[in-house]
Amino acid sequence: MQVPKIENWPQTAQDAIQLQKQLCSQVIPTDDFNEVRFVAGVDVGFENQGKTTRAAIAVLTWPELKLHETTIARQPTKFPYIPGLLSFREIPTVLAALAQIQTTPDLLLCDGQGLAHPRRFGIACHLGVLADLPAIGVAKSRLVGKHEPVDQTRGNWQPLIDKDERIGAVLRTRPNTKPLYISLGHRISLDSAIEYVMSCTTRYRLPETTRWADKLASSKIPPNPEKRS
DNA sequence: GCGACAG
DNA sequence: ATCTTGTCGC
Repeated sequence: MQVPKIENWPQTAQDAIQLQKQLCSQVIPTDDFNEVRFVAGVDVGFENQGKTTRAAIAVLTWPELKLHETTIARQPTKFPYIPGLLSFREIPTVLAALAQIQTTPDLLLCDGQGLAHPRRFGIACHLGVLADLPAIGVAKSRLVGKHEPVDQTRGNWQPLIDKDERIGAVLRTRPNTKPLYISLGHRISLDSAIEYVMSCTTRYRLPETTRWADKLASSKIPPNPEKRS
């Protein structure tokens, strides 16, 4: 698919923060998409002691959740991991992976926060805005915000609150496991985000999209080894 | 000043 | 995230 070039990428934390404060106004927090046929999981892993960044995309059919296409991209790591600035470390390689994908996804499920971020611009927002695609933040742990205990029943959730603001939801996708931190990234409402995360989740804690992307991002084997890619 | 802190 | 062995539970 068509993706914008990475140019003027910030080199310092100060510049990155300034860019977040500028771009966060471009986030569309309401449903803005048509029929969903393909959902994609996005995940990033590292090789060579962190010197190489590896981004994986897994495109699945919806609602069947059958694997449709995968891709992996590798690039030198150029930004350190700083809480709140994760997207600057991972997005360049993710965009390279998206550029290789044949099937443009109708919805992205990103590993990390969306609006549930100190400046309301987590990686799901950043990627959604740059790729101009609906995106959801699916994080395995909390970055900011407080919440009440979440009932152990699958599908139950509690609002995630920060500074009297509802920034996301803490969702129980599976009983007796840690809940997921869901927040809108771009062109989707929080309610729809929760709905889609549930519809992409079967018997495991993580959505199928994320599970496939995780598997690819962790493997040192190229995608589609038995086919061509 | 002292913790907390997505991946 | 990554490193890294065995171990608890369905």
